[in-house]
Amino acid sequence: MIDFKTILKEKNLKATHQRLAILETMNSLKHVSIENLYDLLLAKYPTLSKATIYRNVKELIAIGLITEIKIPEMPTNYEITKMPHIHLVCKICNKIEDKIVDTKCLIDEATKDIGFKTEKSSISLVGVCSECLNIQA
Amino acid sequence: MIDFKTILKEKNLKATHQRLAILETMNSLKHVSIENLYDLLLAKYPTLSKATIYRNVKELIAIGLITEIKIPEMPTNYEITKMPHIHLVCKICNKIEDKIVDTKCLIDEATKDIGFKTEKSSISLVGVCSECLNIQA
DNA sequence: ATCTTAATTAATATTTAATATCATATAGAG
DNA sequence: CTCTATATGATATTAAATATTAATTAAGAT
Repeated sequence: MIDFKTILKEKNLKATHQRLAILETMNSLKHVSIENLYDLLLAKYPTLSKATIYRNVKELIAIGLITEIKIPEMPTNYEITKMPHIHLVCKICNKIEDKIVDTKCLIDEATKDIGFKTEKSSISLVGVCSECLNIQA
Repeated sequence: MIDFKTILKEKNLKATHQRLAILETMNSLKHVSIENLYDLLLAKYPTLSKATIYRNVKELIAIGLITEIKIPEMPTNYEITKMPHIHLVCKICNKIEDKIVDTKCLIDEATKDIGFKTEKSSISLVGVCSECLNIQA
């Protein structure tokens, strides 16, 4: 249970119902698109405006509380920023799974000779998850 | 010098000037956005329609000739599909550099216990390139 | 070289995604 | 409870992407 109220306060952002709902939903579903969020939250807040979602998602990215996930040929998803991890994406069921992996070795190899200073990495593996492999077999 | 004419023929796509120009431009610039492409090609083909670019980029992705590059907080770029590689992205000058790196180790570690079958990976490292590091220093 | 035709283009319309504006509402400090 | 700066909802606007269609063109056949 992350205390989003306190985090928002530290960043001088008001803890509005809409803002908290966006964060709670994202936290429980792990990965959501703008459309996902809107559809889900509209049930709870019938007057919710899509502009509010866009506006807040942008602000929350700016303060680093949420992170954009961009994967080729998929809509942009968002997640609560947490320990660095990579994404395993199933091209059949579109499920996205988090995986914590040591990336130091790869980053060192990629940047050793060229003086590039890596600040963050964005890694996704696209393929077929175990469930979909079983169904196909 | 890639023979795009022959490749298109094999895929039963006509080698139009516009299509070849998109491919040649992408091949020489390495990474381009739709806007880049449009601005550059408009000089050569004053009647070129942006719809033609969108249409062709989509088709050429579908046949695997070009690849979409999605990086957080940057416009989508495209490149000619070639040997698998990762992208080093400078957040100061926005330059994208290709780097061939062995990803097998990372992929094995990420998928060893869970039966995920990786088909392709999308890896980008965001940071500061050597040129921009020197300027800042 | 010319003819033929299926594919492709340019231009436009339409749809969808994202941002901006502004009057009203509300969180939260006092 | 009151006050005010911030945030929301509604709408307008802008930008990105796709669909439609008449006119054009690539490329195989003659």
